[in-house]
Amino acid sequence: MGDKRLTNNLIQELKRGTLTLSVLLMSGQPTYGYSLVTELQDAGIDVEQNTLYPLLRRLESQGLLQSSWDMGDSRPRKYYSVTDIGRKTAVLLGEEWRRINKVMSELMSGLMNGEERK
Amino acid sequence: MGDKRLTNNLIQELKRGTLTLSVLLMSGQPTYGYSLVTELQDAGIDVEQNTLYPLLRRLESQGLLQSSWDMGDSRPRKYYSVTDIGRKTAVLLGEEWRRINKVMSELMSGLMNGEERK
DNA sequence: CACAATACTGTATAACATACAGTATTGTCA
DNA sequence: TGACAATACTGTATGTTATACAGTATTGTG
Repeated sequence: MGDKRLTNNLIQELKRGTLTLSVLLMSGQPTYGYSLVTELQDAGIDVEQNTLYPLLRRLESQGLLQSSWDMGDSRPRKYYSVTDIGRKTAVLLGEEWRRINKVMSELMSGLMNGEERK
Repeated sequence: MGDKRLTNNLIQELKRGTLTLSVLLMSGQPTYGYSLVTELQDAGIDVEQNTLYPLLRRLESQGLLQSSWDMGDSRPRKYYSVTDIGRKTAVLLGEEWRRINKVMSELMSGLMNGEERK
């Protein structure tokens, strides 16, 4: 595996669950896929349609999101919004993220500063 | 899929790459698998042998770790230590982690406080 | 001596990101 | 008006990786 490919895979693994959490958080208000790509981009999260749409569908099948077609504007859009379970899950994931972040920060500041191993 | 199972999967995805980074950081000094399980546990990262050993082997096959058998003590141990590439990769992953964390923190503080959508 | 602790190997499975390949319709501009 | 871009979505296949499962062997302890 080439270096760049390996590095990309490792980075992807590092941020793997953050997209799910981001989407759940952003779906607190109804939103549609194409718009979500833009908002995520604005937030610093690069995601492509071919990743986002299967994710939306998966989260819906898992009961965390619900969808409805809106035919109002010039073109139809499928709006997604978070379910109660999805909202609760987002809160829980947020707490878990903070916990992980705390652990990693301590680990990184301890070891990258050359701290002694016990 | 049961709720608990789904939640566990989501959490696991959230922390998926952090184990790799943790192991790379802790392998700055030679360490063996069984001891690593303990140290990770102490650091707040629960991992089982059946997860860690395949990870160590994979990282070695990818050139990020190297290993050597030590027959010195009462029982043989396979020590792993980070390669140059592995060290560089850990630095890079650490920076990426900080970037991801920044993005997620802003996103979470913005949205979980009920901030308006643009 | 039986069992726990120490230390590791190997294979299969589940889950998910994303690559790939589309589809359809509206909007823009020459 | 027609070609192309933008908008918006569906569907399938592939690659990667955590971890479940099932061991193995040896030392240490009561």
